[in-house]
Amino acid sequence: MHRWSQLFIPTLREAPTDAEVASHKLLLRAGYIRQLGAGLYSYLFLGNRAINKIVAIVREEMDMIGQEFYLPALNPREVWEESGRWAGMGQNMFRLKDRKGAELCLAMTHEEVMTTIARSELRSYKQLPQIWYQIQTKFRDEPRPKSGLLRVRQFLMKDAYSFDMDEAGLDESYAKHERVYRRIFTRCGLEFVAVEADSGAMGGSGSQEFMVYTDAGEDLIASSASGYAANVEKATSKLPAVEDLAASGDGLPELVHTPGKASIADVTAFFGIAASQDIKCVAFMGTPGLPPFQAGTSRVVQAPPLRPVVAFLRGDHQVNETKLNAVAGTAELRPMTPEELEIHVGGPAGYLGPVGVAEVMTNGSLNGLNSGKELNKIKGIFRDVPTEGLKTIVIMDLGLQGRANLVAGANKLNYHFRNVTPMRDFKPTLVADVRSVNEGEPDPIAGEPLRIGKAVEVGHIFKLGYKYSKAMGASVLNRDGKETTPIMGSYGIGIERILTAAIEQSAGRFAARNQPDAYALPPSIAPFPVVVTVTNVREQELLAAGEKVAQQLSDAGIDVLLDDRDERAGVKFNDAELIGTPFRIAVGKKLSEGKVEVLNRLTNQTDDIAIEKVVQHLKTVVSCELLVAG
RNA sequence: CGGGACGUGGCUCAGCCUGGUAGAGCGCACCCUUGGGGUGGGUGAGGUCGCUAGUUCGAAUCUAGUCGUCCCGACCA
Repeated sequence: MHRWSQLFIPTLREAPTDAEVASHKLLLRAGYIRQLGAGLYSYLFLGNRAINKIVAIVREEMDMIGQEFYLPALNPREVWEESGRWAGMGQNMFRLKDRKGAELCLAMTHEEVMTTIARSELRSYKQLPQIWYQIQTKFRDEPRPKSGLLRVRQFLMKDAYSFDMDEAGLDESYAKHERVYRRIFTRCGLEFVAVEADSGAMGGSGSQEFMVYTDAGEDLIASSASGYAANVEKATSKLPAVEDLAASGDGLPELVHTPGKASIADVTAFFGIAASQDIKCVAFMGTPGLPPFQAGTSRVVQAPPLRPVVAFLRGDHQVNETKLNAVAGTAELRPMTPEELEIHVGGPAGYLGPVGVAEVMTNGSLNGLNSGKELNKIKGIFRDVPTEGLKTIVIMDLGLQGRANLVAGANKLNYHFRNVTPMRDFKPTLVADVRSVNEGEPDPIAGEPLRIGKAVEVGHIFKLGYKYSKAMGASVLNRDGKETTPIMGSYGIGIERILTAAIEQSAGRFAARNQPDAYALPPSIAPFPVVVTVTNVREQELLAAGEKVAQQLSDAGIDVLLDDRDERAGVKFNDAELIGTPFRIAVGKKLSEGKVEVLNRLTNQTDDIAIEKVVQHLKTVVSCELLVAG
């Protein structure tokens, strides 16, 4: 049993101005955390207690499938050099030198260290599979720490790595993690959704993010009643059919004078058509593969030539750069300059279109950006790439497939074409899904309308493949005595994000009931699931009764905080709510009837309970809430 | 890294435009009061006005630089 009068719980009536999101304000006001610097927070008593409870749950569940390690946060350059990430991590990694001048970094994640261990210790297929995990502090030199504990430079992460003999084994390790993750987040009282995620340039065959819907989130996810859920970076939809326009004239592309009609809105108004009858063009210069190494660090890699990437979509659709990067094999896209538009697309902004771009693409004479080697690489990515002089990667979105008689820019100032029909009037390098889904579109499984919302990523499971084991030379002998590279998976959970998400989620619910700046934590992760508030400690009987109740609860294995401070009842009620405790027992007036008041803040229900039945009652409701959360 | 804002007791902020040696509320300490939703009253402590340089007789206030923090964007294994 803890006595509030002896603890350091510095609650604040007002939140510091720097705090913006609800969880940040509340964590500060409740005395959970204090800021030390940008993205650096000290966890005080309550904060640390909540974190420890989360860690305990994560550890308990992870121990069902894996083995916990403790690894150095300080890593020598060499191991990161081997995986290629010393350069690849760019400025996101903290780097330093020791007294001898040797270079080190503060690890952002532990693929390298784990793989080093695997490489030097694993010899035989008999030792596989392995699942190794750790719950440790990670460091990232975030370009922009923000939102309290949501995006920080030093944080706790549970990360796990699996080593398997083959893909079937990896599938199993991955599935184990998925099961355990669901248990973890459920036990932590989160309402979460597992979504398909972009596997990025890392390749890999599968990746799921565990997301919690909240406006404080930085990701957008699309989900529907059918159970479909995906990051918008990856989400698709079944588009309802669009009626094509009737062909005019001879049905072939017809040049139309459209002076000053440079925007979709202008063009559709001019032709009297819907935006879905129009072809939109977005043109980028893309950085191939990994981004060039940033200045300010020890090595500079020559920047590879930029790759022109042009996408055509339906006028009412938005390009999704993540998807575009994935299909174009680029890491980063920036809009083309007017000069670049002229060179790579062949027209001025506002009048760009697909007709004629094919010639640009296959004409080898315009510029020397694509080396032969570069070209081969691109051909490696695509099948059906024109064999000669590839210049511009032209991607047509799936939304244009099978359409006919569209309006599009003519690559000529103040002119558009009508009667443009894809595949007849132009041939893209590739047809792919490169657009973002919109709210309300039918999901790809059952056609239920998609809902798009902001969410926080609390966990990520990822089939890594052979990237690290191969780069770092890990291998074991298989049944036939042949050297085999183990296949890996990596699985992360942001510990603080669980706390943050729980608060955001709850604060959102309270706000919906017109109680701003209020929240209640799930009992499983609350620093104290129960607070016993003695309304007036100067009345000996009240204090004695409060102590007795608290002691009994404590004896029953419930973490209880006795508020024995000589403060006014109102102050203590407010503080109990501020620290997010889900159950409050008020020992006061009703003691004369032998009763205390039990408030369940999750349901907002108050019960007067006979004092001798309090423990039993609490045990019931607490476990009930845990089950409900489950 | 681009754009914006802010740095004045522990917290929230005023004062700055129009230079003249710093204020309020909350919090804190003590006394009285009150005692189921931040009670009322009194007394008091606490600030080299982020830092550095400059202008000036004189700088919280004007100028330049610098550091820090937050927000939007970019970025985010």
